[in-house]
Amino acid sequence: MGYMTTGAARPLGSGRVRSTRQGAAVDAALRDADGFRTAQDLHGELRRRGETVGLTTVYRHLKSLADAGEIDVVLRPDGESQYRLCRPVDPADPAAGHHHHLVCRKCGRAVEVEGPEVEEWAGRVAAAAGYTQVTHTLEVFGLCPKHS
Amino acid sequence: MGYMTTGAARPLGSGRVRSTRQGAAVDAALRDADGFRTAQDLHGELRRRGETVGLTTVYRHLKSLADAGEIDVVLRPDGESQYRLCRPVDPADPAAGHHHHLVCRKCGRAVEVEGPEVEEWAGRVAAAAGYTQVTHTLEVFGLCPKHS
DNA sequence: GTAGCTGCAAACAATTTGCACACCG
DNA sequence: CGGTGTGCAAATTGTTTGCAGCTAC
Repeated sequence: MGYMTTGAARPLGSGRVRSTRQGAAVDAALRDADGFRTAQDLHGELRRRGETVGLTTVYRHLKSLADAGEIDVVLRPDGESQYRLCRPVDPADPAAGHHHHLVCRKCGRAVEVEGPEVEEWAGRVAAAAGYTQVTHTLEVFGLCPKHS
Repeated sequence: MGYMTTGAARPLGSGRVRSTRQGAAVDAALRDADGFRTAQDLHGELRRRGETVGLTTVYRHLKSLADAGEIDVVLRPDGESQYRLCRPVDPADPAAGHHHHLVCRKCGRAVEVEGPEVEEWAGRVAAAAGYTQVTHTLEVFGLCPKHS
């Protein structure tokens, strides 16, 4: 079975088998968003644009994009998930690596932040307590300059 | 070594007006738990003990205990909340203050961890990006020595 | 043509709330 | 008694799933 994957702008949805209007719409909404958005936000935005895409479909695309590692997911303190495109995979900068986010509570605008010292700290305290298979969640929230 | 707990314990529920069997049962379940537990866990444990306490009531007590700062709440990556009694206020180390948790994914056993460097890091990156009113969520998950 | 994709409704799971009744003080 | 506490059922919210019809390839 030959596969395709068009040759133009870096396509999202590497896990997708077919290309559909709805998938493209979700991609577009994610691209246009200047920060993290909830599934419902994206769905609302699409409706606003006149795109008819079911909420279910939005969730399904987000799920597969997340599984494919093409979007970042941040769990807000209230338990709701927000999504944002990962930074484009640049051939010159392949291994994107582990990072966290500084997210605006008002508009979702986010800055990717890295904290080697934090990763190290987490590993250290875990090791000191004898814990293994360690993972961590770390998100920073605040008000961006425009909303301060 | 020594397990003391269930004997003479500091009274919980500083916000409560009345003392009831259900409130005491929730307190007891929290005291006996050796780690973080979800509301449903606690409710199940109470039933197992033969205590009839409504799930609603468990939630209500957890809510008020959390508001009173008597229990810590950790949001798991799947969005469910887990609760655990705060460590007893140590007279020798009063200002317990801000801390995070290293939680076992299997049994909920947790170690309180502090990371001044992490707090500092968060403040630094936020300031660098011009973000204000900064807060952060940080939890470390792993397998405790008994479950590794 | 057919498997994947879509969308509506229904299912789900965690948590909250309305309301009548119970019972602590 | 009086009002807080309780509990059941129903409502909420975010997200997932069943399934029949649609459509990209």
